[in-house]
Amino acid sequence: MQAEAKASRGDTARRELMKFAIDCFARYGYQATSIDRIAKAAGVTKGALYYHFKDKEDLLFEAVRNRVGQFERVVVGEMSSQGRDAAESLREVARTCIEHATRSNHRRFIVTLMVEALDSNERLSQQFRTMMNRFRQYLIDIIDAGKRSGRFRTGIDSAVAAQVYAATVMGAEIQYYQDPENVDLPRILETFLDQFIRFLSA
Amino acid sequence: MQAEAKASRGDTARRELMKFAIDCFARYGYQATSIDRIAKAAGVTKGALYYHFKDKEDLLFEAVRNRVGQFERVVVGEMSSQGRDAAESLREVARTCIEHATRSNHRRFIVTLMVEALDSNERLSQQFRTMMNRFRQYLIDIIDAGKRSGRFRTGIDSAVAAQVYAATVMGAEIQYYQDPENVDLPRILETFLDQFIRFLSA
Amino acid sequence: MQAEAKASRGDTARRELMKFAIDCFARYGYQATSIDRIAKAAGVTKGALYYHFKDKEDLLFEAVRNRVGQFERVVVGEMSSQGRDAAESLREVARTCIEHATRSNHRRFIVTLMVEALDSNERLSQQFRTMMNRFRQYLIDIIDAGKRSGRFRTGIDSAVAAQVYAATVMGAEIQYYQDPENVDLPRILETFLDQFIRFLSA
Amino acid sequence: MQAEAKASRGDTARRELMKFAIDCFARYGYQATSIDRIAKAAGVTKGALYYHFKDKEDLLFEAVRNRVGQFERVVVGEMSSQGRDAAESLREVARTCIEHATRSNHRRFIVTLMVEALDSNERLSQQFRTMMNRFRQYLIDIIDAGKRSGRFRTGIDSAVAAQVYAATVMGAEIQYYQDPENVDLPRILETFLDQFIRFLSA
DNA sequence: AATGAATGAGGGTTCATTCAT
DNA sequence: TATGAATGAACCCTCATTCAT
Repeated sequence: MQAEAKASRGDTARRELMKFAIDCFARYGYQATSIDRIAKAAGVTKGALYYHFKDKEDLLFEAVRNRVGQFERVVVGEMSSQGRDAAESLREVARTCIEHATRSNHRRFIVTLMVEALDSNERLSQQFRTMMNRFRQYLIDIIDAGKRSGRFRTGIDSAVAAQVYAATVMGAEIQYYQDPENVDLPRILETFLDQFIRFLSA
Repeated sequence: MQAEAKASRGDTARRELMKFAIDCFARYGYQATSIDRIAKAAGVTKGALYYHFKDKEDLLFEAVRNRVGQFERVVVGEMSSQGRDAAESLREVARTCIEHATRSNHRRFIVTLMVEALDSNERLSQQFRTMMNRFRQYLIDIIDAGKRSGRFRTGIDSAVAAQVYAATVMGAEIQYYQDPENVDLPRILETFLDQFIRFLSA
Repeated sequence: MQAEAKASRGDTARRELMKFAIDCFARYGYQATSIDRIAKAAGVTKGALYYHFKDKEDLLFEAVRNRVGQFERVVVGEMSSQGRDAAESLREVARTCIEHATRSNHRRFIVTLMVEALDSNERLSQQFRTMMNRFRQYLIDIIDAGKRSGRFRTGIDSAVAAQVYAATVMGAEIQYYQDPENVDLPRILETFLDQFIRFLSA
Repeated sequence: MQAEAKASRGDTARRELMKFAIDCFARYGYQATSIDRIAKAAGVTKGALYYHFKDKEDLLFEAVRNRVGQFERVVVGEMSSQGRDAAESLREVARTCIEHATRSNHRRFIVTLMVEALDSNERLSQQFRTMMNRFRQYLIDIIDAGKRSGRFRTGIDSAVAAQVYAATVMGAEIQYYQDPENVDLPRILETFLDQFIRFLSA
């Protein structure tokens, strides 16, 4: 409650600016987004951005933290609230990804910047590596739970399975970003999950 | 013969420069690669690059054409020479991707630039869209051949299956580029193919 | 009043920069004037110029507009205020040209850039064409008024006469710019006007 | 005769190159004409130009010398051959200027570069100053001859008259280069000469 | 809390010039 | 006699960043 009350006008403006920054980063990437572009999108001058953020990198980092955190909270939140079985959980995660890839720009922001950061920004890249590890661990946990519950067979390496899952989701998204009219993201992932769960089962 | 032998110093230098350009683009992306960086990597001055290429974009486009073309020729070449069955063909394509992702920088170059181009360079983006379409069509053809031969069942949409395949390969590669020490690319794709082929089969 | 007074530091600096730009352009022409040369003359960095002007061409165009406008306002202003006879008006215009050719760099700026623009910059060239037309029309009006008042004879084509006048003024200026110590601009134009007016008169 | 025979292929090529250089310089001026532009116009490579000329300035100087020399030879040649009276001589010079301004690019080349050189190239500017002096001296000689023959009155400063003449010719040309469709160069100069000669005469 | 003005480093590009062949 | 390849300086321009107000 305190925390909420403390969200003074300053914080509001800050969050507002970050929203515009994220929009730009998600669409054009880090390098192709100039401070001025963000400022113009937000209807302020560059100085305003420098009042709220130390520099461009700082703005990016905060944006990444914000988006990644939000995404992860949603994923975990939607899971923990129900006592679903493992297969259903895997489907639920995919649905969340689809949601965040099509209705918001959360996922696009993450995937785009992750690729751009690969060898260009070690610190950011590290952040993304950690994020991917958490994501895969999250999947491993689900799969392991499925194994324990007898839903999934045990002869499969959960870590590798998680990587396959993460791979397909990410690759499907990129195809979708590239050609949204001809790439049916939900259908790709649905098909994938059918085969993935069939593979894990029995 | 003369003509081939005459690919004299000029052409050699040009090809050499492009190799360095591709290395840089593959690692850092287009924007983060300055002309000067390429020149220094190649041990020449910027002027030399401008002697051989009209401008930075031209260099990029030639590089993309070169790399994409080479990759496609290899994929098609390795296939057509044998009368393999569909499942084996799918495995072979994956092996080629792995090869080009780990031993050369062909695939990384393609994937990195494809993501960067998404909303930054319409013309390049179009080029990549076309390339992806060709790749998926190639997969569709294999799958359809499998169906006709009775190897694969018919109740599956080949186009969607091709998208799943392309997705997993691309997503697996990105994870590998991000963390090559902890991501075992061959194993991911091997596992994926097991489940994919099992799924396509009766 | 406020509005006028508020032409604050920004506007002042802008005007100041343009003054230096005009000086350089007048002396060296457009191509031979680098942005850096202007910046150094003004004691600022190139960035300052780019803050105030979009690019070098923009700077040039504003400068031309400014100088041409100012010159024309002066010419028209000095005329309209008096009910002089036509001959005296023609002398007055010449005096103004001399003034602006020797005491300021207005005329030199115009003449230099006009010649440079001939085939190099279509848009600028058009601007100068229009300016010359306005100048000649202005002369035509004076001559026609002289005809109406009986001061000048009617057997002469005013348009051609105006072109002769414009030619001599411009050519005399160029000789003066080329060799100011040996070319006595006022005396050339004085002599010309004697003969020109004698010619126009009965 | 020897001289003609000695004009080996080398000299021919050299002259050929210079012709193209002059075309470019006349049209675009010195700065806007790159060595490459001339080379391309002549259908050779830049190296060929550097084989025949020391550098770009040298090329320009030779071109100027060539053009100025040719123009002066023509002017003098057409004069000396006849025992015309002074007035007719003045008209004849103007006709030659018109010829070289409309049918060849001799005059345009000279006038354009003269203005461009004003403060940009001291050595070239000196050359043009000398050329203008020779031209004016030539006119002075004609006028003085007219005085001696009683054709012209003596109360006029020949030097100033020559400057007026040179001014009008040059200024008329510039107007013509700027707007060849609406500026009737012959008519301007004809009108000017009528008044000029009337003025010089009793 | 934000603006306007300015800086300075770096990037893409052009171009005169050189030189081995 | 001329070419092809390359250099290096200079140029235009962008952009992250700073700072007085």
